[in-house]
Amino acid sequence: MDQHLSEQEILRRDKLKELISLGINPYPANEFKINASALDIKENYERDKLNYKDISIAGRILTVRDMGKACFAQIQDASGRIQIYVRRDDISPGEDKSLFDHVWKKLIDIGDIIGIKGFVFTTKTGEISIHVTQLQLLSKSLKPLPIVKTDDSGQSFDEVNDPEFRFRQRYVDLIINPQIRDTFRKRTQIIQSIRNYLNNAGLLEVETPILQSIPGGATARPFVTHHNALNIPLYLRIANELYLKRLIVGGFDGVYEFAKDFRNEGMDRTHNPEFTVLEFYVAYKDYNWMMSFAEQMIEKTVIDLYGNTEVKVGENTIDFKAPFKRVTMYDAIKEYTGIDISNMNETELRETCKSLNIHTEASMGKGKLIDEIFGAKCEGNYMQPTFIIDYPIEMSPLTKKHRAAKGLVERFELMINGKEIANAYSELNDPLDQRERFEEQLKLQERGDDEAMFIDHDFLRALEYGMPPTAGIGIGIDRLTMLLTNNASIQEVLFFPQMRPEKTLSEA
RNA sequence: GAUUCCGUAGCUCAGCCGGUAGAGCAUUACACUUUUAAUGUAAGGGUCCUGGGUUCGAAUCCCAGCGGGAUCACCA
Repeated sequence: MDQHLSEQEILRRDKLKELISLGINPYPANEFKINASALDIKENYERDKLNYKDISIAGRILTVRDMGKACFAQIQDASGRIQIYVRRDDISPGEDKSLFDHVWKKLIDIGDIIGIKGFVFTTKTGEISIHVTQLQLLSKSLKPLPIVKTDDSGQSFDEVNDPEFRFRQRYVDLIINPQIRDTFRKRTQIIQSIRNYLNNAGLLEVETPILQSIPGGATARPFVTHHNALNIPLYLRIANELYLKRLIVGGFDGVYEFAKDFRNEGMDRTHNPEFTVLEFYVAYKDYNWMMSFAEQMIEKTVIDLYGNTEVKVGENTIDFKAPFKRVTMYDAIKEYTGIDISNMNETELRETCKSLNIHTEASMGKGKLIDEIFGAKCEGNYMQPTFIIDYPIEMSPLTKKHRAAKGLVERFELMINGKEIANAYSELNDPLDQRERFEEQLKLQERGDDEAMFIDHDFLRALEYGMPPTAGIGIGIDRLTMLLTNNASIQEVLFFPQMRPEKTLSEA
């Protein structure tokens, strides 16, 4: 590969060669035994000094302050950063000072990973540090690492904040912007809290197909791929709903899956082509039960994360204390427009949209028009967690008809910070009704709606065997994480958000 | 998809009316045995995103493309 190397890269390769010629393996194979972490030392040294007289720790060098016959450096391990003190006569006690003068000072760079042994002490200026007695290079770094410095007041200098750099080279982002690691630890913690909650409630974690011959369970454009041996097209799933409901038919009373779903649609700060959705289904329950269950689960997740129910998101403080407010969609629209649409037909709804300056299309049916009004006038107002309940039937082909109100279904969405976080309903388990709903979708498809659902005949067959009444929900894990970590962009909560391929790299 | 802003050293950024590029950090060399963005002195480092055009001359002006961000539309 013909690489264009910078001055600093050439220099580091030269250093690598010299290390090898000195008999130092820059990438040793041996295990380096560690008995402490940066965080452990900082938290426990002061009250347990005897236990930190002989420690072994490894990490990446981030800064070096050279004082002549001694150096201060900062290393970073998984737990954080700690200062090390390297003195010439301690790591090179004999006549031969080359380990300090040459190897440490000339051949080891910022970005290298080293293992050290030594003892913990507190410097004159009060910083807990490691006095190094032995030092081993564990991995030589060939690329210069951007240096982000922070002063006492917390102000940082040369912070790498170019999103392209950070997302394409997330590994560098994670090294130099340690607060980024925190977001991802929280993401994992959120998922763990939810998993524990669902396990404690007796639900079974399952896995269902990602490659599907009929992409179902949502209205969205799928990615298509091809299976060579079967010679058939396969789709990456847009949802796992229909498979989880098949498992309810099969006799599991509660199932859940943290699912990677894929949608071949636009990308922006709340959409990535692959994303994570938690879906779960519980037999013999309805959407009222699901609201209580979900709000308690989310409240518990927030408490696990922060110790209380309040989270600061942008300018707002959101309180996740259950129970959440419940508002019907008609009441929401009445509240924010003053208009009662509950008895309107399609023409009247279209007129209402016009009077509210909402753009409509001829293809929009009654349900879609209502949804447009809600989206334009109401959605953004719900900062605190609020269940919007009872949706028009046209938008909800997998949802059971409302037990009391005609033209509505038993569905709710959870709105937080003006955005939808969860979508749930009493699942439609009447196979004949479900078949009619699919056929309605087919008509939409024939009218040119490329997002309308396909008819899944096997799913209908499953329903014909009988599915218990079931409550189901889907929760956007990426968006929940964005909320709970106060990030406005989905790219900030995905390690590797989708990017266009880097031309310069592939052609190099 | 539409609009708009941005792309200069490893990183963060200057660069005016068009005259062949600068700073800080990083790097290299020297000094310094408890420093805190360590400091001081000196040095090296550039496909100014790519390709065209205008011009005696383009990082700068114009056009097209590539990449990224933001806003809007659609969606979760």
